[in-house]
Amino acid sequence: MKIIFHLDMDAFFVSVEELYNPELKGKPVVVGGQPNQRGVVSAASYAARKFGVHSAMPLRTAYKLCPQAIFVEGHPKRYKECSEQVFRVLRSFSPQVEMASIDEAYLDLTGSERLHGPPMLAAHKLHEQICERTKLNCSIGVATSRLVAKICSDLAKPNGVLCILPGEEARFLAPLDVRKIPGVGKVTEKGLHDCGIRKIGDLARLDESFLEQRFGKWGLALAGKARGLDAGGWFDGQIGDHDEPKSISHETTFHEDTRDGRLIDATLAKLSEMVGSRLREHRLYARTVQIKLRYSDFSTFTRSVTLDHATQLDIDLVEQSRRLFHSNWTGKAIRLLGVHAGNLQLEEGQISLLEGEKHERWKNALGAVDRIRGKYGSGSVSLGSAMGGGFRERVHETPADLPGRHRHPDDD
DNA sequence: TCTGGGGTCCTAGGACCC
DNA sequence: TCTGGGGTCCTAGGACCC
Repeated sequence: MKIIFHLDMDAFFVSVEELYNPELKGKPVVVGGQPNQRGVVSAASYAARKFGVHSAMPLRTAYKLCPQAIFVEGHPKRYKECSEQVFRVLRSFSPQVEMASIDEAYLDLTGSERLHGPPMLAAHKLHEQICERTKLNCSIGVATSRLVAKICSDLAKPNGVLCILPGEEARFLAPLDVRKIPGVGKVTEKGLHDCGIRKIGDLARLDESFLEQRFGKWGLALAGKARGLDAGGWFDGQIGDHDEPKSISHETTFHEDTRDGRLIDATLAKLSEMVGSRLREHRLYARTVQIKLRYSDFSTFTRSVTLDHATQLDIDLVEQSRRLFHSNWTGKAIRLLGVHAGNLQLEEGQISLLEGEKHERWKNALGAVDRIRGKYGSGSVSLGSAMGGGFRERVHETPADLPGRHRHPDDD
């Protein structure tokens, strides 16, 4: 019998902001940006939630609901640091830890009773330690599967611990809305409602074959989930084998929609450089380059190309993303641009001798660029391609005379 | 309600091969 | 040249999560 913990930080981004600015405590706070900006709420304090503000809501809407809220920009670096601190506490507790996102983690505490005592006691011990060492609140769910542990931590919020004993899973789940099942969103919920299924208990009573027929592979997994099992999908597998990312992407929404070709080219270059930099950080090579574009009417398209040889070089990403863009752009105003690297692998594969030399020089140059970025922040150096836009010739310059842009280290 | 950014997984059609 | 059945790869889109 497994013992799984799911730990979820409470209002994580808001709580971190409060650490840096204690005056925010207890007030309605919205993290995500200013209310006149294009964007959505990343996190809302409990005081703001009382007004109906919640994450993923447009900032403008949040402002209408709660004009007295304090709107603050997000600080990804701070969140990452706090997340790492949480991870260290968890690691000191159990070797089998898996960060599921920046603010939640699974722990496998199976067979740890001699060290930590009964699960409920262990959970409270962990809760205390997190609070003491990070000054942040969290909630913990304890159960025999990831699925039930996750649902528990959700119900334990804020700042609580909830444990479901072995054998009690089905009874615990039965009265809950199907929406509580991770993976059941708006669409699946509607599909289930259409079949008259509202509670997890309704789902558990159904025939597996009916669900499979109606919802495919996902339906089969749902049947297991309704019974509290980590059936199918993301939930399978051991806790703790943290693997490499499967894709790396960056995207940006313009403050105002644009048809400015130079701005578009510059943006694609900038996004490509960000993607390339992270590929090299992970020592990964991408075989597929994908761009994403969104027009003013919010219609969204992706176009991708798979290369013969995997790459981690900015020039390749810039070239491919620009090519994809210009052979698909309708000329309408653009709202969003994205560059995505997929099909990631550990090696680049064979490279022709002729290409090899140019390749080597670029590799060395980018290594230097990354080191400077590491020291002074991501905005400190940029290849010329990101600056003016449309400078295709420049992209092909040898690295010896790379045009660099230098900024003060404090710029970020 | 005028809708971010970073991910994962799944589906489905077509190409291509045996 | 009235035609099957798999398997795999590529591409595009979509649901969902935080």
